Amino acid sequence: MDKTFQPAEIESRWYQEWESKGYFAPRDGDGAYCIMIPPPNVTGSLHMGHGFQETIMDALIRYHRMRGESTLWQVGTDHAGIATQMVVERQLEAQGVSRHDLGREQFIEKVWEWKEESGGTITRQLRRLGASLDWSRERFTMDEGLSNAVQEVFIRLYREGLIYRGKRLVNWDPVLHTAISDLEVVSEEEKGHLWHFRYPLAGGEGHLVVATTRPETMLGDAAVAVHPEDERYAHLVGRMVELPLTGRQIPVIADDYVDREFGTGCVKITPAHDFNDYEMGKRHGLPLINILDDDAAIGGEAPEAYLGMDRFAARKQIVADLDALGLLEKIDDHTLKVPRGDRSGVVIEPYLTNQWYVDARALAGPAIEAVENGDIQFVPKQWENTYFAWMRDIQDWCISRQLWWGHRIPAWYDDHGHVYVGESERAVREQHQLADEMSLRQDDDVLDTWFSSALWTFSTLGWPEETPELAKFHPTSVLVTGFDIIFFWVARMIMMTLHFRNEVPFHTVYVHGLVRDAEGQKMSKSKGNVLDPIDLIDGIDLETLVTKRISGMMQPQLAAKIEKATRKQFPEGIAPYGTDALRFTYYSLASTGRDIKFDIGRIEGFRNFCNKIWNAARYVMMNCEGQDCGQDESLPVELGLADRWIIGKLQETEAAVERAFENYRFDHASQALHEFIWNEYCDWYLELSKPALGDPEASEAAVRGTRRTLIRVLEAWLRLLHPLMPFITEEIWQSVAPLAGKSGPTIMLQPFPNSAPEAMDSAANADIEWLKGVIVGIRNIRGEMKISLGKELTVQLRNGGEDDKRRLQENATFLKKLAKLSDIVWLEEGDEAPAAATALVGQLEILIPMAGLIDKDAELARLSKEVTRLETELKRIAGKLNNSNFVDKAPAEVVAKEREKMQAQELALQKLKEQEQRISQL
RNA sequence: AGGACUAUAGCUCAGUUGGUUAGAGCGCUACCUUGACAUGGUAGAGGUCCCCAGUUCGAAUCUGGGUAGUCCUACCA
Repeated sequence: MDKTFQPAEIESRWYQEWESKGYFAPRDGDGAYCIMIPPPNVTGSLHMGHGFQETIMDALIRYHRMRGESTLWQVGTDHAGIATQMVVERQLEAQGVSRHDLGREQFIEKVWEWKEESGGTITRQLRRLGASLDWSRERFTMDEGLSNAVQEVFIRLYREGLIYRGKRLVNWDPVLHTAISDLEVVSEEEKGHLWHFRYPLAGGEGHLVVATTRPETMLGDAAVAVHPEDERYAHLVGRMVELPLTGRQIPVIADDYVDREFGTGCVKITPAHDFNDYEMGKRHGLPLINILDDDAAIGGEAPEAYLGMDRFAARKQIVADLDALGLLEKIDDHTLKVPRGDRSGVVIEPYLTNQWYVDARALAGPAIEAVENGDIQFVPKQWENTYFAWMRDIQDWCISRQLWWGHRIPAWYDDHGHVYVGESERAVREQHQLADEMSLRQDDDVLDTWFSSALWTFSTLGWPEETPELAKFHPTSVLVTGFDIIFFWVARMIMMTLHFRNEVPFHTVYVHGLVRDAEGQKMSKSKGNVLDPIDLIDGIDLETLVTKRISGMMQPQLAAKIEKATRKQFPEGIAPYGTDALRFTYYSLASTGRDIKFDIGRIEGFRNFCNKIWNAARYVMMNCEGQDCGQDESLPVELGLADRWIIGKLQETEAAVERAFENYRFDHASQALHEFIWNEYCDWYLELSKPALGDPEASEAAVRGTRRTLIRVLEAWLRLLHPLMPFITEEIWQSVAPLAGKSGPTIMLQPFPNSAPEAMDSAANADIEWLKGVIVGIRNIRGEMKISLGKELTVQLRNGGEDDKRRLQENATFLKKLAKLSDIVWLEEGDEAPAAATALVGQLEILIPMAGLIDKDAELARLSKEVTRLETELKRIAGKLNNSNFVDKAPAEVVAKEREKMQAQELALQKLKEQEQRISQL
C-alpha cells in the first residue's frame, strides 16, 4: 500500500468494475426500495447542488442495497424545452441561421444532434461521483415510451375536462416568443418612474390624473377606475374621459380594488395588458384592447402612429407626446417589481393568447389530502406548510409553450377552428368521422417540460403498461429534492400520480438545502462563483479555473471582476481531493438548514480523513497479513480490555449511523463515523494494540484476539462507511475482508453492519476511560511543563481504591507505553511521597516527581489555575444545593447527581490545595 | 403586506424529550519527524449561546416581544 491515499486511479477502476458487473441493477431482496433521480437537464452539466443531491441519494441507495432490499435507483434526464432550444438557437445564430430558416423538422434534428453530443456530460459526471444508478434503465423525457405516457395523460385529462384551451392573459416572453408559467417569472425590485397623466373629461370641463409605471399601455386603456367611496371622484363615476392619443372615450368606473391612498386614487385600466385590470375588466364588461405584437412592439389595435415601435421606444414617445399636449402632470421616481423571464431575463408582458391549461384546482384536492393524512411526509416537516400554502391557492397551469423542442400537443384544428384531441391525425379522423378531404392542422405548440417530469415516477417504469417494475417499485420510497422546486415539480408529480395511478408517487420527500459559496451567495454563472464538483475531485489549476469561469458569459463586462475574485479565493487553484472526500463533505453539511455554505476548508479536512483511514488500514494490514488473525474459528481467542472496548464502541457507532440514516441526518452519520474512526479506533485502539502485539509475555490467544479485533472491527466499519465513501472502502475492503473471514466480489453487496447491543461493554468503557484519564493527566503535565516526549518518567500513584489498583495491575504495560513511563510505583499509606506535580483521576492521585524536571513556580501556577476552576464550579453546585427549591422540586436523581459531583469536587479541591501548600513550602 | 427560516468559538456548523464543565471540524499557539499516517502526534488558548421579559428549582433549549439577516408567497396602478 502507498504511504498516502491516491484516489484517482482507485475511483475509475472501481466504478468501471461495479458498472460492468451489473451491481447497480436491482437484485432480489426483502422489500423494494426505489429512488427516482430528479432528472437533470440532458444538455447541462453538474453543479455543486447536483453533486450534493446525487451524493445523498447514493448514500440512501447504497445503505438500503446493503441492507438486502431490492433496490432501484432510476436514472434519466429531461429535455429542458426552453433551455435546450435556446442553446441550439444560439449556436445556429453564430452561423447566421435562425430556426425559422431551418424549419421545424430540421431544427428538431439539430437539437437531437446536440443532445447526442452533449448529453454524455452529465452522465459522465454522475459516474465520477460514484453514483450507483441503474444505467441499464436510463430514460429521457423525450423517449418514445415517456412520450406515449405524456400523450396518454394529455388526452385523458382533456376528455375528463381537466385540460382546456382558452384565450387568456399569460406571461409572455417577447424574446423567446412563448408563454411561461407563473413560476417561471421572477419579480425583482427595480428603480423606475411613476408617470402622472391628465385625462381630459369628455365635455371639456377639466381632467383627472392617473398614474402609471408603464405609459405605453395607455393606448389600450378601457376605463379609469376610482374607489366607490372616494368622495373626490364620486361625481365622475359614469362620466367619460377622452383617452389622449387614441381618439377614444373611456368610462370612469367604480371598483373597490382601487387604493385611494396610492397616487391620485385614479387608476387607468388596461384589461389586455395587466392581470388585475383583466379581472376588473371582466367584472365591468370592459373591452380587451390589445396593443402589442409577439415581440412586445406596439401592434394590435394601437393607433397607427405607434405601430411597430418597440415598447420602450413607444414609452418615451408617448410620454413626449403627452407632454407636448400639456397632459404630463409629473414624473416621480418609483421602485417597482419588474417581472422577468427566468431564462431570458427580459421583461415579461401580460399578453392575450390562446393557451392550454390544466385545471389544477381539481387535481389539488387529493394531493393536499395525501400530505394531510401522512401518505406523503416531508422531511423536514416544516416544508409541508410551504406545500399547503401554495396548493390551497393554486392557479390553473398554463402548459402550452410556443417552442419546437418538446412534446407536441396532440390536438388538431379544422378550418372552422374546431379542435380534436387524439393519438394521431388518423385516430382523430376515425373517431370523429371526418372526411379525408377535410383539412386538419396540428397544434404548433409543445407542452411545458414539467408536464412530462410530473409523470416521472411512473412513466419511467413503463406506464401506461402495467409492468412488473411498476408493481414492484411504485410508489417509490423517497424523493430527494431542493425546496426550490416543491411547486414546479413535487406538487405536480403528486397531483398527476394520484390522478393516474390512484397512489402517491413517493412516501417521503426529503428536502435538502441549497449549496452556496463560502460567502453564502447563490452560485451562478453570472456571478462567476460556480464550482464544478469534478474540479474538487480532480483539482484544477488557477488559470484553467479562471478561464472556465469567464468563458461563455452572458455579461462579458463582469469578467474582470470574476477573475479577480477567483484569483483571490483560490490563489493556488484547487487541489485534488478525490470523490470520497467531496462526498463526505457533502454529508457533513447535510443538516436541516436551508442554506449550505460550501467551505473549502472542510473538504481538505476530509481529504486528510481519507488519508487517516488509508494509513490505519495500512497499519492493520502490516500487522495482520500473513498472520494468524483468528480466521480459524476453532482456535482459542482471548479478548483484552481494549478489544472489548472497541467492539462495544463499534456497536454504538453502528446504532448511531442507523439512526442517522432513518432520520436523513447525514451530518450525524458522518460525524459519528469520523469520531469513531479517528478519535476512538485510530487514536486509542490502534495505539493500545501496539503494546498488546508487542508484549512478549502475551499468550497466543491474546495476540490472536487483538489481531482478530483489529481486522474485524476495521472490516465492519468499512462496510458502515461504504455508503458515504464508496471508493476507499471498497479498495481497502478487498484486502481486509479475507483476513476477517469475509468473502465476496464487492463491499457494495455485503450486508450493512447491524448493531449488537449485547456487545456493548460498559465495564470495559469505564476501565478505558480510567486509562485515558491517567494517560491524559500525565500528558497534560508533560505538555504544560514542557517535558519532552523523549524523556521517560517515573510516576507514583496514591490514594486510589481497589478499582484503581486493579486497573493499574491490568494496564501497566499500556500506561507505560502510551504515557512514556519508565516505572509506575503504587504508594501505600504512610509511604513517603516526594515533591511532585499532581493530576487527579477521581480519587486517585498521580504524582510526577519534580526533581530536576519541574519548575516550582510553573507547577504552582498550574495548580492555582486548576484550583480556581474547581472553586468556581463548586460555588455553582453549592448554590444549587443550598437552594431548597431545587432540592425539593428537582427529581431526586438530579439532586443526587449534583451531591455526588460536589463531593468529588470538594475532595479534589482539598487535595490540590494541600499540594499547593506543600510545593510552596519547598 | 402575509408567512417561513436563521442567529452558539475567528470561520463553517452540531447540540435529540429543559439538568453537559456548551461540543466538532477548520483556523490559531507551543512542543514533537517515536516504525500506520506531518494530509500526522501531544497539549493548549478561545463562547454574555443576538437582546429584553416571562414560565420553571433550573433555559442555548419552552413562551412572548424586539433587533439583524435570508428566503417564499402576494402585490398599488
